Amino acid sequence: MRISELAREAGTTPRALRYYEEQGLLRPARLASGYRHYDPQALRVVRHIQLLLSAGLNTAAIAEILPCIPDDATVLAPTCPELLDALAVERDRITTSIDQLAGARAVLDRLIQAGARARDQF
Amino acid sequence: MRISELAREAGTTPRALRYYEEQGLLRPARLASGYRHYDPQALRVVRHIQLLLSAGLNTAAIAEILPCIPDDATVLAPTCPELLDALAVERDRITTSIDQLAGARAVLDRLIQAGARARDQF
DNA sequence: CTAAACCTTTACGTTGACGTGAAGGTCAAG
DNA sequence: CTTGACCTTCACGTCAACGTAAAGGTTTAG
Repeated sequence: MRISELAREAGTTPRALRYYEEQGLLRPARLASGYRHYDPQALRVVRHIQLLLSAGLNTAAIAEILPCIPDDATVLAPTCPELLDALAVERDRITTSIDQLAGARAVLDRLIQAGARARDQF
Repeated sequence: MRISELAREAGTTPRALRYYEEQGLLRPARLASGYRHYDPQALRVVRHIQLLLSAGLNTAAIAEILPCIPDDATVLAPTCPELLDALAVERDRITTSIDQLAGARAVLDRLIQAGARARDQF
């Protein structure tokens, strides 16, 4: 598949896919014309990239982690045990983020509750 | 208290506090010298700002919400019921973020589990 | 054969929350 | 009365993940 089709299926843009490639996250083949050619696996990879980006990982961290994620649900790549610490660091960072978000949501919830009470009272 | 002391207690920098003021989030008094003077309440306000920023709210959204947060645990400011919808939008956005983070953490956890198994096996 | 709709690289622009000087006024200790 | 540690207001720099435009080659439908 070509870049626009992959972008459409992944809900993103060609620009983003080229950027991921520039950061070493994707390695599409090239046609004789110079056009990028993506195999179907690429969609899963892009979804993983999006998920990890949304979790606050930067492209450098994703570049380390990505090769450890199995395409076919078999096993980890052999070099990945060495990354266990880095993975744990990122996981803990995510947990901290979740806790902060939960705290902020609690603040908003209290405001919403108070607002609803004030509204119902009049 | 002056700006550096407040910054220290809040774990931030004078620059950030000036930035918050520039965005309308803080209104410190001024001494005759021109120095900013913060009352003790300001620390609570700054902590709320930090919490909401860490939740992904921008300063414009915080500027709307902040006057609704009571300093002394009494009640909401009178204009705040009008903001109920905006508050709900932000809360839902936070919930979405939490879900995404949880998804990414699940991916990392699976990798960590697999890595640990691979390590224990050899 | 041509026009629309793709694709390529190059390169500058955007956004938000600050960091980082620069140039100068203020304050407390010795 | 001076030195060092504060403070002030500009004002430009940073960073990441793209957006956007320019200038040009490729493919496909009619």
